[in-house]
Amino acid sequence: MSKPKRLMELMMTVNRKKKFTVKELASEFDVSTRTILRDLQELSELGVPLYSEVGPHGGYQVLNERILPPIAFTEEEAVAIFFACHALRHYAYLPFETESSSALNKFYFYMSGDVRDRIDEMKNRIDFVIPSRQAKFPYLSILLDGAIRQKVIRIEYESREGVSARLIQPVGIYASSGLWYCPAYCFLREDIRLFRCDRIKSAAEDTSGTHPLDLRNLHLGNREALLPSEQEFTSLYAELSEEGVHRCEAEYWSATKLHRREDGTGWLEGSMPKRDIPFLAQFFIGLGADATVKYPPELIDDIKRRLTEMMARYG
Amino acid sequence: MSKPKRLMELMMTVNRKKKFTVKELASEFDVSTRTILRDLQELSELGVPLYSEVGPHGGYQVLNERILPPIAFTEEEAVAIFFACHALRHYAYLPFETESSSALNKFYFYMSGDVRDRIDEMKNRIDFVIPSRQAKFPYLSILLDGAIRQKVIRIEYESREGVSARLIQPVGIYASSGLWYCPAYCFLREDIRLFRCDRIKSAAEDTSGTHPLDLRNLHLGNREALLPSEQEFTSLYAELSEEGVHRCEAEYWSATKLHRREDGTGWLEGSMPKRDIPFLAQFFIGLGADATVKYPPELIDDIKRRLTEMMARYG
DNA sequence: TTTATTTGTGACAATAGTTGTCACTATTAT
DNA sequence: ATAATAGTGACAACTATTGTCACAAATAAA
Repeated sequence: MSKPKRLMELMMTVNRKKKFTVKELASEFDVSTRTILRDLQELSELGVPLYSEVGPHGGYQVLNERILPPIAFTEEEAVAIFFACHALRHYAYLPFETESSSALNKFYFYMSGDVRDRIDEMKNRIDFVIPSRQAKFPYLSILLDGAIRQKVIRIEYESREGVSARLIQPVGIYASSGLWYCPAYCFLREDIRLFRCDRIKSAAEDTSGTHPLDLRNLHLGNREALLPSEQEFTSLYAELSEEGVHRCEAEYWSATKLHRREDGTGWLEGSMPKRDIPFLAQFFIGLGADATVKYPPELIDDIKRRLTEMMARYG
Repeated sequence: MSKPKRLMELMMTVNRKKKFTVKELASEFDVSTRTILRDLQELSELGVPLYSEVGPHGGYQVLNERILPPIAFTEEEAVAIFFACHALRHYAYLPFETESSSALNKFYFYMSGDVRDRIDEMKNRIDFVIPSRQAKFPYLSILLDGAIRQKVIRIEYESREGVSARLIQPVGIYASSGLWYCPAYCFLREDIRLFRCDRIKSAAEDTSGTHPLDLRNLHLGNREALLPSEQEFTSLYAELSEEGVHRCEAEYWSATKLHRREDGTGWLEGSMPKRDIPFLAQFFIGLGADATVKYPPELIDDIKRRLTEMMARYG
């Protein structure tokens, strides 16, 4: 085995093992321990964060900031990655912002000038529009870490009734229309609740000793399971024009209740929590002539009440 | 200079030059031509697409699929890139889809198992919600290429009046709320128009000889310049509640007209094209009690007309 | 057709880099 | 005190690389 190849594989091996000895690696690679010592010295000089301990039960460890073996990407691949990261630039407070930026700097350094020019030109030609928000989301990393490692987080949450302290265990975080949301198990309500991340005023790992639940089978993908469970439901049916179909397509809650006809029109049909009727009334009013609610009657009544109120307001 | 270092720099040099000779490189790197020949052979074996021509004015060229020198990323950088690409997975038809995917496969190959596990777990814990669209956008690459290289594109566009052929010169493409849009100079209307990409039924480079305009100073960033220029305007003023402010924040057209007060409420004020009054009427109806339009009178009249129609529809 | 310019190949002596062995040191837990 | 670990320097043996040389092949231009 050539030296360059051996160094590459050694890098992958040390990244994989938590702890290892020089003797063990020498045996595995069929070289002398002296050679392994030299190789590890060379990896160290290349920036691999190796740490050694002398004595029985000693050996080497890799500190947490591990480095991948060098990878040769095509320029097209680098451009693709550039634009993926570019697409997310509107999101402040992203958990990986620093790392993203340093990765792109590395690519930029190794690219020839004409590809750089091309990227700079493309920055002006393709964009992903995210609504610009004044809201701030400084605790995304903590929430994400809590979700991954099944941790209890103490937050201060601002709702209509004011700021209250809560213990939550996050399921995950997601961004929609420029805002971040965190579905989490709320120990106060003893149920899954959806938190808006800009309304979280502080967040820190809980130190009171509350035991986390096992939420491993609960994640962002099974979203129906995230809905609050104990509440009254009602049946909804609304006719939609073609434009109404398009607009309901874009709504998080309505996508699963949307049915289409061949001519492009469609209808919404399904169970909704009764407590959502105010939201639904305003939503269908916003759809105007593109939607007509057939039932439930409570919803139609609320729509009429709001229309009357608006008629009065505009004289 | 050590051989590995020389190979790295040689890779960057060949990527930069369009065409070069062995003699030129030997002089530049202060080695013999025989060594350069060997080095080029070795780069070739590493996958660098070199092409040579014998004879006067001969030499080497790199074919277009250039490869970057191997780059050593930290694992955190790789994770960040993974999630940038992950964020875009909802967008079908993206111009760089294949390249993105192959780049991620390279990362995945070199990562140790525990980081892979971590990424797989994170996939369930962080998400970027893009409205799911039934629409199709098969011509994004052509439009983007047209924008970058200032080309005229022949399209078939489906509007309310039916499908019509158009010659356009794209300014760029952008995604908003799951749909793609292409602002372009329209040779038929002799003005900048905004095209929805799912309504483009075909697109190909124009072969009729129409000369492209010089649109280099026009790009997605100076969006006000993209608005149609010859039309009637009217003054808009509307009071907003705190919630109304939040909802106008998310709107592409209203962000520049939004003013805030310290208590969180605000108002919209500014010039709007008269032809947008139907859209505005429905928009403010959708805001319900969170907005009150003060002027223009035509807008208030349209709002009242729509409210009356809806009252009649719901009995 | 000839000439000059380019890439290209193989061989080999000289040079540079790498490896394993050896002898020894230092640290640390048991 | 002992055993197990990392660590260092030196040197002969071995391997890889380099430059020189002689020659071959292809090609455009005069």
